[in-house]
Amino acid sequence: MSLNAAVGPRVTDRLTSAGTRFTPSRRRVVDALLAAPGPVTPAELDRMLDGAVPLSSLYRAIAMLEEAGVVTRTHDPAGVILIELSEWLAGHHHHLVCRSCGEVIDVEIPHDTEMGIRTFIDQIAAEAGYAVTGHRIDIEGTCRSCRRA
Amino acid sequence: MSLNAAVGPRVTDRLTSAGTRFTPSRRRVVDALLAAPGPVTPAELDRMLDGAVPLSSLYRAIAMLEEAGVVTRTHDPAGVILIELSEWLAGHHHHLVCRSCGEVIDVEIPHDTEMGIRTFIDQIAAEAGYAVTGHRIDIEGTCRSCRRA
DNA sequence: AAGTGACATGAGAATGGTTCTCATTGTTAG
DNA sequence: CTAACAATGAGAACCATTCTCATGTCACTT
Repeated sequence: MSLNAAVGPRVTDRLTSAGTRFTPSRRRVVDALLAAPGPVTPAELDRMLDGAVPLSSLYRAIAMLEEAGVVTRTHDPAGVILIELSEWLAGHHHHLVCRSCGEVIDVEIPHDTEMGIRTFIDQIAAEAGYAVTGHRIDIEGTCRSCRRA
Repeated sequence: MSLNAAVGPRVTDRLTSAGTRFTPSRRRVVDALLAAPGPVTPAELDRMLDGAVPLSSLYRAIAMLEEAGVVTRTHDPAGVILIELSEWLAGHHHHLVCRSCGEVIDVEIPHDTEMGIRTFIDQIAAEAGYAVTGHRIDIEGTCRSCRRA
């Protein structure tokens, strides 16, 4: 998959308001993330980009994109850094995580279920004095191929 | 809080079936985790234990306890390792995470809501060919004191 | 009670992913 | 065109975590 035409300008806007620009390296990173079925590690990004972006630049591109709100950093259960496009680009979704091989894929939840979840989340957070900014749901399990093995 | 009387024997059993034993260092780690209001980092554990367990031993104790299923390793949004007691000891719960200071506290969800969540989780996982082993819900927000600041 | 073997510990070295430094290159604005 | 500034790339630095190995401790046998 190549860089979706609708995404470019929106990312550019974000970076512009962050006082920076959408350079080739950053474009490559966003492009790779669009092509991925879920969050990826920096090492995987490096592989996907076939070393086109040196590690130091890759990490910096990730940091810049994160600061601009274009990508988000999460972690798999084993602690590996995972990068993915932010919700406003990738849509709200959750993760299915394989405990065995570490694979992470995006999944969506029915809208009404999502609404129900938000209701109790807001309640619980309010009780604790938290202002909610988001939520994550990770479904942990064993993927098809790991179950076979 | 000191080591709950009911916990000791159960942990001992677990470690025994893992072919190892509940040594003083490991006891200290479990004790500290019981005293914490949520998951803690190895560094925090070290502080809580006031250096009583050298870092290398601390990490090893954590690894052993994890292997025996006594503790679980997760991560805060910034990627820091967080250790907590496993569900069979701490009960099923979820996390309220402060995006600003990194604080993580345990929260419980109404039983019927939890049931509803499991239903769709099982569905989604089945579609993807995953065998579900658990799930995590992190509510992200800003805690009371960080909001003031 | 002493011996024995296996497991646990502690100090420090090694590792490796991530971040930092700095000289260089590229880009934008006047 | 050129001055100012941002981005890049190579490698060094950093630091949390893991590994190594010599030593200490425990449980079990006789």
